[in-house]
Amino acid sequence: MVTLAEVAQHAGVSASTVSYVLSGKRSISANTRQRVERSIRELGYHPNAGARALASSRSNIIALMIPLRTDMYVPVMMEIAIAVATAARTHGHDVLLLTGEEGPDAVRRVAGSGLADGMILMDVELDDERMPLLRATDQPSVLIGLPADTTGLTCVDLDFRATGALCVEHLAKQGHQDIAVIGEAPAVYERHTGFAERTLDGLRTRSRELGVRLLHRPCEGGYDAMAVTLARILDERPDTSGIIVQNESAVEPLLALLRQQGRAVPEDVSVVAICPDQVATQASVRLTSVAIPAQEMGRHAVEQLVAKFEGRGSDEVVLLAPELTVRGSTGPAPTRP
Amino acid sequence: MVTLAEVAQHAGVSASTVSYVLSGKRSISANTRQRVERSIRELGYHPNAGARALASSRSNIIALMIPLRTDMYVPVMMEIAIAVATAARTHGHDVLLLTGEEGPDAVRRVAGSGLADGMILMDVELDDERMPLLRATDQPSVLIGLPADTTGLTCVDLDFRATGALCVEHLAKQGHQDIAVIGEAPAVYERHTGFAERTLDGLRTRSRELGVRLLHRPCEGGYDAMAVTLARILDERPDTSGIIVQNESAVEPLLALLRQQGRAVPEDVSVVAICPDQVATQASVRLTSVAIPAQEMGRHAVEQLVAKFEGRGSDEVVLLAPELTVRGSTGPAPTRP
DNA sequence: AAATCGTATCGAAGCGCTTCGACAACCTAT
DNA sequence: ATAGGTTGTCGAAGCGCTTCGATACGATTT
Repeated sequence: MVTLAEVAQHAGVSASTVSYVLSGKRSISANTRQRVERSIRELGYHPNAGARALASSRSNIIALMIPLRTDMYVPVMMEIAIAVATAARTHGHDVLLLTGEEGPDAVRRVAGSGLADGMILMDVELDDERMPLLRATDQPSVLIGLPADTTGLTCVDLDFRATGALCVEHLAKQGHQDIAVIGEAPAVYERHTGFAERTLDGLRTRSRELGVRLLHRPCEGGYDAMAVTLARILDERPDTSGIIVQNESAVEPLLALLRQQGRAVPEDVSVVAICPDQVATQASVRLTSVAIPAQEMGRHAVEQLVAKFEGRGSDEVVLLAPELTVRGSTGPAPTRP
Repeated sequence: MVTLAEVAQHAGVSASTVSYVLSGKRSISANTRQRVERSIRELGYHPNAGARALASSRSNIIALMIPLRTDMYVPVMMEIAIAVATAARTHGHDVLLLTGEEGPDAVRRVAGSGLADGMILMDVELDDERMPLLRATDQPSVLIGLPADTTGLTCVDLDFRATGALCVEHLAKQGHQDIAVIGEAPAVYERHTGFAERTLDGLRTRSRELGVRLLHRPCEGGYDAMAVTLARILDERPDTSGIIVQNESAVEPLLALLRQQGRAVPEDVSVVAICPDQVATQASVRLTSVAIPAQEMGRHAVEQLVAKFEGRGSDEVVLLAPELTVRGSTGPAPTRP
């Protein structure tokens, strides 16, 4: 393994000079710089990560804590993770993958060991046990998702409240008066996951303002659960003409069931989904949807964190504005006979 | 930040003693050990990762290289990634997430900098440009997936050849004579991804042995592409009574189309899927399927790698045996009129 | 001509840990 | 009682890098 000292010797300069060429923290004559750079190339030198971390107390690593659960929104998480990794690289950082399994201990471990310079947490719950720790340590961090109390924290998320409102507006504008919301699995609401509750809040508030009726039902994924949920909804509100789905694994079953029951989309029923674009475009009907801007969230989180490393950056909550893309699954409400 | 030296002082011993308590590499009296452990707890000491890596030249980090593409098998990748992270922790390692973006450079960077003790590569292509590098460096590595030439490499994968054979057998045993295979997107085959080709090989070989007719068609995901593909298949081989799908995003469209055309599953057509269990059980028909053992693959890869760290472990190819789970989507072939 | 300054380089200290050899202190076998 | 083994602990060297003065030297100003 090639060391700094070897490069220095090869280039006929001192070790510190090589270090300064690498970091650019002091001016180096063009001549020397070129000699050093040539030696680095010829010897195939790579700085030793451990030594660098020790001497500079900066590891150039960002820890990313993803949930252990693989029951929900997996492609979105993956997309965020990849966006984080990609963005981190452009800032000269690598990404350490932590699963939620360790819970708060992981925060302690990473902060304590100097393994990472900062961390990004996904799947934040409203009352998350990691928050007190995060506030206590001086380890910079950014959350993807929103806890109940955001004081002293930096967060990035889709504005789910606005998302809910946007969906209702879109349907109401087309004359729909009875709207059903098919949500995530009951467990998600029981866990008080922030995004689910905030969406619901947005949906309810806006529908109240617009004077449309709203019925919300959680739903496990899959065909069978969907059949039961849909039957109950149509039983309670036979005039339902608009459906908003916020549950990836309920989308296709819903469409299949509607088709089976002879309800045409969008002629008889309009459907709006809150889901990744991929799901919306690959469904059996191209769905009008609000996408989860995974890429943007990941990139944003990294940039906030890097800003903190450099002393700029502040504790703020960034809510990304939702965008509704109209595709083929929504249209005017049918006129009642 | 608490250091080893501070712990030593607090416990009234030397720094090296604390180190030996931590590593267990020399015997320590029960008395001293307890005093030290108590100090560690009271001071909230965490060893500094950089210093440790520098002194021991072991970072306790495993690099995991995942593909950048998010167009295929995302949940499986995620599951593997999580399994790797979890397994790594049980062996005292953390996981560094590398995207395929950097390609071979990432291998050089990680090996050169001592950032990780070894690496696990996913999404290996048959003729992968990273392989020569991997063979050249002394950085231990394990592949998830199989390149064309496996000499000098350690690989873990599902036995896709056996998987193909198993699917054909299952259908043939029930009397199906005309079997169609709906595969991955054409791009996957053009890229010469190992698993796709090996599956196909297993399918073809076994169907020849059993004397059944086999028709293979690649297929983009989604409803529209599936409609075209299915129409072509039924046009060419109207007697097709068994279908094998190896394409997650084609599963649900296929079922929807069959239903729409009045072909009952499994009465008229039997369907076998090669996909994660989650997809098979959540589909509108519970699918007979061969699962991708993501957890097991991840765990296995980590264990092979850790074995290499410790000097045991060898270059071998581990092919996990496929298991076919019979659910509701397969039955006897219909008797021809 | 001396004083001042900026630029380019070097030497040395030190980051927090592991590990090796040394050395007491004690226990056994002669 | 002495040689030889254990067992438990310590001190010091060093891992490869960053970074802080210090220094040397040419360019500028007084």
